[in-house]
Amino acid sequence: MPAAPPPTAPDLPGASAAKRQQILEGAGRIFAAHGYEGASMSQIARGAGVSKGTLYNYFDSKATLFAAFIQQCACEKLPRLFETIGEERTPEDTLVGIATAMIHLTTSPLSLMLNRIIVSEAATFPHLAETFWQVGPQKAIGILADWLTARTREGTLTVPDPVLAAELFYTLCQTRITGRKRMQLPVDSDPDHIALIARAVTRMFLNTFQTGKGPPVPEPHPHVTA
Amino acid sequence: MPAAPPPTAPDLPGASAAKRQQILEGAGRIFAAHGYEGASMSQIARGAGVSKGTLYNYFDSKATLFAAFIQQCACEKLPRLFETIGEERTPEDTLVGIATAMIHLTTSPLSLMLNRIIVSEAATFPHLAETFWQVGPQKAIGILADWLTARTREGTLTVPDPVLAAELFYTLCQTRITGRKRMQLPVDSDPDHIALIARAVTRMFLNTFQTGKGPPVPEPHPHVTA
Amino acid sequence: MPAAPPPTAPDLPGASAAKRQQILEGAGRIFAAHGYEGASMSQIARGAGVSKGTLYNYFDSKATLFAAFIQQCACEKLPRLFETIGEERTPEDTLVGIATAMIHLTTSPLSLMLNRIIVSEAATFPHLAETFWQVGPQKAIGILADWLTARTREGTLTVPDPVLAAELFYTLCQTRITGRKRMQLPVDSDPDHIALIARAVTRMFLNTFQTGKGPPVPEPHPHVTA
Amino acid sequence: MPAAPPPTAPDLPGASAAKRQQILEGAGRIFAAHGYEGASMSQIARGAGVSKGTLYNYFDSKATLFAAFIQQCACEKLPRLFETIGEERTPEDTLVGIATAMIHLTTSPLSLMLNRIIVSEAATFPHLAETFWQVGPQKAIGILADWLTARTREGTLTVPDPVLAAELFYTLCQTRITGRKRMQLPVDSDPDHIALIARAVTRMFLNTFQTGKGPPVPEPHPHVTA
DNA sequence: CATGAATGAGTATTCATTCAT
DNA sequence: TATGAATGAATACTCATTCAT
Repeated sequence: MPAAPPPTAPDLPGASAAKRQQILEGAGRIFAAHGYEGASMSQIARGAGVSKGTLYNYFDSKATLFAAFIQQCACEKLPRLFETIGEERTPEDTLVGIATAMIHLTTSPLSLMLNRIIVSEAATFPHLAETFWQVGPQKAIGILADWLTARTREGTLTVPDPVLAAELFYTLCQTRITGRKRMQLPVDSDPDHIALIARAVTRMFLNTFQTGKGPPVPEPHPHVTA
Repeated sequence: MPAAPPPTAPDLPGASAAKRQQILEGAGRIFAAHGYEGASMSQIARGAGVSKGTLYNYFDSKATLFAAFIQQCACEKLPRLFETIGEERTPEDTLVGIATAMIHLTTSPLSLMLNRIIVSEAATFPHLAETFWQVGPQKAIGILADWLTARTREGTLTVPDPVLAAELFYTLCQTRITGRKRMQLPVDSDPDHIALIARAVTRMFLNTFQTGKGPPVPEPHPHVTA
Repeated sequence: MPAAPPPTAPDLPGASAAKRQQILEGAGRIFAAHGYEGASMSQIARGAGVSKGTLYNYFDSKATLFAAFIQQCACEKLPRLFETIGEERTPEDTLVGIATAMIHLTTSPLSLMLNRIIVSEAATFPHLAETFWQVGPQKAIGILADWLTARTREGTLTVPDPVLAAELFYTLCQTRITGRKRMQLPVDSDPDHIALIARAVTRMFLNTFQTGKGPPVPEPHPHVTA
Repeated sequence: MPAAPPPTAPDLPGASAAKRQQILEGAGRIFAAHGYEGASMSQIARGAGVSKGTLYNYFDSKATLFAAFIQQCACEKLPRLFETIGEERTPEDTLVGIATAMIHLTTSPLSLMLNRIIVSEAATFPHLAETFWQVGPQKAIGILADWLTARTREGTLTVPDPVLAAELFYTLCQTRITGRKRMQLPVDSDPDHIALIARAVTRMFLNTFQTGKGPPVPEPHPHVTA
């Protein structure tokens, strides 16, 4: 029968994990606001409500802390955003829903921040970009490609290369709104405008991949660029 | 009859302009490699082969030097890249050419570096993003929109909102290769792959905007994602 | 009956207050020797036996450190010098005592240093001059004016404007010795010379303000200026 | 018959002396405004309308230039201020006139600036204080002492130690106004207030040194200190 | 395990001085 | 002689990291 651990030596991970999480959340706020270089460990310690020494008890260095933060964002927060993709009646309705969700996702503060940090720190932290891509875009593309494969099998759509098609759709969703938000340029991002883009994207996609479709329909009310 | 001044002799001190350029090029290398925050004025001085004092004789501050570097990149180097967009026999050939050029452009080291720096420093230097957008993507989109308008007038294409269409085309060109390069992820960027993307993009575009087109043609040889 | 807390243990971290004082003393030596602009934070750190970082843990900036140093000098060290002004038998003895103390005070290294720094930095730190004046000359003048008012009430002296009279007396005490020491000019400052000035000042003062005094007495042994 | 000097080699000192003067005047403005440490050679060059190189053709270093500026101020500008001391009908009128002139002098911007700079730089430039003292206060005291000696000889005044008496008078003139202006403290310096101080100073002086004078007269309208 | 004082190499920037033109 | 571009050491201040408590 093993001896109980001495009460002064908490090798049980409960308190430890909680504090680690507390630090990660504080660090996240600071990294999101100031980027990697712009965030100081003092700020982070203050923001997380711990001392600087404690920071170093949980993470070897600023880089380690940063990597852990990105990992956690990518692995825990991003995936939740994909759970909402459901099944609608028609492929068109489904794709419009996916496009709308994708635009909302890629223009969310969290996604914009992750994109910014990963783009700027990719050279310093190559592993982060890899991770982010796999749990973010790659996963979205995979889900969509699977759906396209299923539609192709049932004859609703005709998609010879579902992965490329999914990538085209994913990229198309960044038209205008996401692209400009990433550079912090002013752009109209209200639901109507997002819906307009989502419909345009879907139409373009279906005009290529819908089985036996007729002539393409022009968009009903053109929207002037800001 | 007085001799004309030699065209290569500027009326401002020649050494001054040359040294300014020398500094800008040195600074460019460092900024490109380390970003704005990560580059130090000492590094830049060493990289440009001048003293720190000289740096400040030519540029008031690090921010000024950085802005001058981005301005020069955006205003002098980027525009040259658009001069190659010529006119081919058919709209399809023209669009494939444009897509190919766009992919080459957006995956060039200069564009990737500018994109990275502007995405990461947009909050600190909002003006730079504006400038870059105007002389880069905005200009490309404008040229393409004008071309689409002309094709619509002559009846070759049917494009009700040429600006949105141009934006969709511009975004589509970032599929797979540009998107991954921006995160420094490994991706096949040889001419064959670029051509494949260019054709896929063009097909998708024409399936929507070509007047009286028949059924869309599926892509001939699928390409597996890395 | 609970034991009193040890008088040497302040409730704020002991090391903190001690180190703060250690820094202030080191800074004082450097500021006194080189003035505000002439003192560098590196010098001060070395002189105080701490690192530059520690300096900034205790004081936000050089200006803050400087202000704290002047404040401490003015508020803690200067006032002690006024406690010695006691009451002698006759007004003449009292005034000679005050004049002697005043000369000693204004020619003390601390006073000379404060005067020098405040005169040179008055434009940069207006608040310091105000503080110094209030806790130094202003206070001395006030005490003397009160004393003159009391003597006037009891009929010993006749001083219609005690504040102006006190200012005249205060200024007179700077004759020869203080005035020259402020410019670091060589001057005899041994007790005999100080006593000579104190008597001359007192005589001049009483010849104006003593009630019903007789003819003024010339000074007994003239002193040649250096 | 000597050959004319080549026009390109101006070894005649005319232009040289003029430029030297031009530099000194420009330097004076900057030194007066910013002090020794606060003035930069670039500022001075700009202010004097010459290049930095030229500065060093005329003065070995910043310290040399500074010393030359103080010398010139002390030797050329200060003495002019003493020429105004004339002879009035009575000793009282003369002394009031001298006191008034002295207060105006010591509160003039030039005097205040010189005093400030010399007090703050006395340790660095001991020679300057010596020079300034000799051509300024020392000279004034000497002139006054001579006048007091003459009055003593003719029996108008009784001044056993004219130099000490002159120093007392000189110091007295710094009461209130000069003392506070030196610390840039707010003080009423309009002519009425200066006249009040001049009369108080003179009365105090004559009460001690006037031959066979009667009881001292109190000041007519007391002035409340600011 | 938590703390935060201490560190010192690092940052952007200034400036007296030199020197080729 | 006059210039001003170039220099590099110095300045105030920051910050990731360590370590005694």
